[in-house]
Amino acid sequence: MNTRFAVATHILTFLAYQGGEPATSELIAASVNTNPTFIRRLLTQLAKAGLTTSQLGAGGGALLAHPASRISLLDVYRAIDEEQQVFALHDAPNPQCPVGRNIDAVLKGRMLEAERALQAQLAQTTIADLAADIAERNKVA
Amino acid sequence: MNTRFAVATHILTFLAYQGGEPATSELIAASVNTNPTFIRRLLTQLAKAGLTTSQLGAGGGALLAHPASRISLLDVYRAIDEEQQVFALHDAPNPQCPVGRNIDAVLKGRMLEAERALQAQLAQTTIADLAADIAERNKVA
DNA sequence: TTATGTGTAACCGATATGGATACAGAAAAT
DNA sequence: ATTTTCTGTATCCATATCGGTTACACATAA
Repeated sequence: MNTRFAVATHILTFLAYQGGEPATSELIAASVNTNPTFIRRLLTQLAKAGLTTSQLGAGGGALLAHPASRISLLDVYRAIDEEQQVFALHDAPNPQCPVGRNIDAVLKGRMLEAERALQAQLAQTTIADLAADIAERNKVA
Repeated sequence: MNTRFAVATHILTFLAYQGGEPATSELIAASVNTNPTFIRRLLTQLAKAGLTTSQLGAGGGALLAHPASRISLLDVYRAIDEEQQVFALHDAPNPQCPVGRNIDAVLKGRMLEAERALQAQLAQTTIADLAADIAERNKVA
C-alpha cells in the first residue's frame, strides 16, 4: 500500500500533540520529512472527511475538528483510502468457464469479510491512543 | 492492491475444479483472461510455497499439491504477497520531532494488529470453500 | 496593504504492474 | 531417437501510481 494512511495518521497525531495550536503544512512536513504540498493534499482529504479544519492567513494552519479520542484509525482509513479495499480483482475473467464466470462474485465476498476484520481492528485505536503511546516513549527517553 | 492474490486464488480454484487433471498455463490463462506467462509466474510462486506442483512435457501442467480443503486463502496470501503487509510507513520521519521520532514504532504495532485480523479472517476460507460456492452457483444457473 | 498560509493545478522521475515475445530444458508421445 | 508439448525464466514494453517540486490564485491575519 502507499504511505498516505501512515502520513495522514502522523498528521493527526501531530495535531493532537499541538494542543490546539494551528500547525502549518510546512511544520507538519518537517516532522513527516516530506514536502508541504503532500501534506496539504492529505489535509484537504481529512478536512473533507470532517476530521480537521484549516485556518487561513498568518498564524493559521490545521487543527483537529474533534478531540483526538474521538478519531479512530478507521476514520483515517476511510478518509484517505477512497477505494477502501485491500484486495483487487482481475479484469473480466472468462464468462464461458464455470470457474471464470463465478470467481469474482465468490471471491469478492471473502475479500469483504477480510476487509471488515481489518477495519474492525482499526476502529479499536484512536489518535489519542497513539499520542499517549508517544508521550510515554518520550517520557522514558 | 495488485490482482496477483485474486489471480492466484483463481488458479488454485481452477485446479481444484480439474479433479486431478493437470492444467496448462494456457488453459488457466483463458479462464482468468490473461496471458500464460503471468500465470506461470504465479505458479512458480505457488510451487515454491508448496501449494502446487508442475508436470513437465506433453499432457503436463499444474496440479494442487494438497487437497483444496487444506489450502486456505491465508496460504495464498503468504505465497503471493511477499511483503505481507497492507500498510506502509513513510520514510524517515524527523528524529528531532517528538512525534516524528516515535510515530513509526507506535503505528507499526497498530498496523500489525490490523494485519493479523485480516490474516485470521483469510485463514477461515479454503480453496475447497470457494470451489463449493462456485459449484453451487453453477448448479442453480 | 503586506505577509502568511491554504487549496489546487501542472509537471516530473522513479517504480510497480501486467502484457508480450522468446527460448532453453524437461518430459511425454510417437 | 526424434518430435511435440509444456514449464521456467529472461527481456522488453506501455501504462498507472506514487510522492516530490514548482507555481499561483485566494483568503485571512497582522
